[in-house]
Formats: sequence, structure tokens, C-alpha cells
Amino acid sequence: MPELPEVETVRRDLSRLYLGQTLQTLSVTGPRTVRRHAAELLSAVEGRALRRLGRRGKYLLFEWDDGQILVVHLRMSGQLLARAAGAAGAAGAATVPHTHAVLGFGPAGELHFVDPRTFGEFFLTTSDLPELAHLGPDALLATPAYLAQALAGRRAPLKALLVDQRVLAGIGSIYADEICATAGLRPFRPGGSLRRGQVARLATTIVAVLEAAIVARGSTLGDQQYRDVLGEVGHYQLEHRVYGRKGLPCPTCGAPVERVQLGAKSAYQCRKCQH
DNA sequence: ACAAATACCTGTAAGC
DNA sequence: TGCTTACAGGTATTTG
Repeated sequence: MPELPEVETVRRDLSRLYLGQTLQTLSVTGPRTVRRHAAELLSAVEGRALRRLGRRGKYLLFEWDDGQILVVHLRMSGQLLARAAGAAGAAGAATVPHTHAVLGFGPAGELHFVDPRTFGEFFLTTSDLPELAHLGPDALLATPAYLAQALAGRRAPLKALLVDQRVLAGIGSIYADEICATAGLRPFRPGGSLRRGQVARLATTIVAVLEAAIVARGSTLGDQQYRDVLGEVGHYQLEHRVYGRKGLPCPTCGAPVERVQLGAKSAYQCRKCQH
């Protein structure tokens, strides 16, 4: 599932392919793709040039030359895939199933939004991003001082706090488990139970794991859902210590990785290496 | 203020 | 083999 490293990989791909290009057409056919306002409002960005591609947590920001911002969230199954110009049209390749939107950049080609589970969304907003005001700092900017105050007194499990976008923006289930494993901390520990040194180690581990995952272009799981803009898989799953590895040996101690139930969700951990 | 449960959705895996 | 059920996940919303 796309989390910060996957969204950042997509952001860099998009920047390389479409920065400075003019959006000629934006066609949205998915009935659930635009939920926060009328879908017709999206036509306001047709004719605008793409000035910058940004990211806040898992949200992609297409910033246009008039200041409007198109926000895209891939949620669980969303993909943004580059296609040659005219690919959606008459002759030649048909669009793949679950294609809900097409951005036409003229000679630079098309960008197709494909999302089988239809949880992903598009919306148009202004540069002050009021819809994203609730997000905490981007997880790549995590510091010991910030985490210490964010976790202080919290009884909720550490993993629940790591995936809470109001605490830090960008971490989901995969990277929360990998961060806990790398930091040697059990995911179901109350967030407020960490000692000062553990909080500091957690902060540096968050940044290190996410940066390593960006280098590996993200994680593509067994369902093959995550793809970059050119349709290629990521490779960070090969470096996973625990996520998706139930029963397989912990890379540090060889003990079998276990999966523990954590409320409605679950977490992977090595009982021997994490405390 | 915080914590936990739930709805949303579809492809896939596991179960009978 | 074929059918049914459970599960995966991020976020907004509701409930406790």
C-alpha cells in the first residue's frame, strides 16, 4: 500500500515526466474519485502548467501556475501510470480496468489514475491546504524533541500512534512495523512508556527506514498493487525485517516472526529483539 | 483529550 | 471443484 516512500517515489517520477508541462485535458470518470466537491470544478486546472510537485505525508500535491493545487491520495490501491499520448483514445491500447481519471499533457503523454478499491481521491484546493491542516509534521522531519512531546502520556499502542497522521504524516502499517522492529521496540507498547533514549532512537529510526525505503523505490507486496509511474515494482520488501514475514526467521536472531493482534489491526514483530 | 470501533470497497486467499 | 467467507488497508466519522 502506498505510504510515504511509495508516494515520494511517485512524486519524483511525476516531477521528471511532467514538470513544466501544460495540462490540456482532465477527464474524471470514476463516480467516487471526487468526493469533497463537484467533479466539474476540476476543469479549472485545464490549460494550466505544472509548476511543482509536492507531498505532505501520503498526499500528492500538483501545484499549477495560477496557485491552484490538485491533491491526489492513492489510499490503498491507487496507481498513477504514464501512458503514451492517445492511449485512452480510439485506436490502439484500451484503458486498463478501474481507470477513473486521465490527465492529458499533450505531447508529454497521459497520466492514468487506476484504483480498483476506489478509496483514492482527487480534490482541488488553495495553497494554504485547509483540508490537510490536521496533519502532523512530515515523518521525514521527525525529531526526538517533537516525538517526546507527542508521545508523552499516551496510552495507545506505539504502532497506533505511528500510523496516526496527526502525530506524524506518512507512516502506514508496513513502515510502522519496520520502524518498530529496527528500533527494537514492541508495537503494542504504550507510546508514553518509552524512555528518553528510546524516543531518540525511534526518531532517528523513522527517518532512516523511510529514507532507505525511498532509495529502494518503496515496497511492492505479494498483491503486486504498488507500482511506480512507469509500472515498475519497488524493492524494499526484500529488506523487510518483519512485515509480511510471519513464521519466517528474524534477520537478527533467527527466531520466527510473529503476528500479534492489535485492536482491529495487527502487527508483525520479533518477540526476542523487540522490548 | 483521547481511544477504539466502524464504514467505505474489491481482489485474493483461505475455508468448507 | 466450486462456492462462501474473511481479510487487507488509510482516513473520516462515530461512539465510548
